[in-house]
Amino acid sequence: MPDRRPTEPPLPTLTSFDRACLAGDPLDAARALVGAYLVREAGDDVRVGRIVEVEAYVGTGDAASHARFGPTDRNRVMWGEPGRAYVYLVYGMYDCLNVVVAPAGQPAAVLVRAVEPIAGIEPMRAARLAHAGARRHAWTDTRREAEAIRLGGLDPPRVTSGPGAVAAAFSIGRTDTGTDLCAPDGSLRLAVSPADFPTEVVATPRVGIAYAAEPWRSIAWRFVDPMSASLSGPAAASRRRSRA
DNA sequence: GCAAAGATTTGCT
DNA sequence: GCAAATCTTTGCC
Repeated sequence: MPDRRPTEPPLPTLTSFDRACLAGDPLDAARALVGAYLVREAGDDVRVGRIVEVEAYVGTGDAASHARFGPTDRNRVMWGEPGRAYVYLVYGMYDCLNVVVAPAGQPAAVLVRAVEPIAGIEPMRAARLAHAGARRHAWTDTRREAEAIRLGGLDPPRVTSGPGAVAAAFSIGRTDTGTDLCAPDGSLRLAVSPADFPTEVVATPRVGIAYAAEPWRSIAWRFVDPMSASLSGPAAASRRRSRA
């Protein structure tokens, strides 16, 4: 029986995320976010993840972007200041965190698809369990216990591999839309570790947008750290299977 | 006012 | 490997 209790290494020194890195070209902003950190801090509950997978959604012309409908009550924040959060509900169940990028007036956002847990893995598991409970109809004690066991058995990199999983693990919901993620002491914020070795970034097509016309469907606007064990999606899943 | 589909995850065949 | 779960938003009547 492996001991899964968190003997977590000391946190790297984190500093606030420079809004200027998000205010220029959206694809540059997306690359800058890979290797940066996502922090959720509330008292003793400190959860930190290193961002390893993002996607850029750029402008009203991008046939995969929510901005393609023009500004609506849901997506209006995409037209606002860079560095704010845009959280939307997908498939009726999962919230997804985006970082608004590009100068105000230009609608663009970067979807955070996966992070690597750095600190707070147990509160992340607990938050995922709470999210599952809140969203399930037939949520009996038996079902809850089974889900707790399943989540407890997940390797840490798998607890936050996928946009819905990231939002659940960091207790992010649509009410977080508009939060300034560059505020140095916000409860939910971005950060960087100046001591980190630069992250290798690989570009691939975006996931889950088969409905979009070309060239948007195939354009390589998904950016990943290829060394990460937390990557989401079918490609990563098949790689994991073949390695096993 | 109603029908349809979605930037997903999980379970079961 | 496929389909369910679940509900908001959009689009069309």
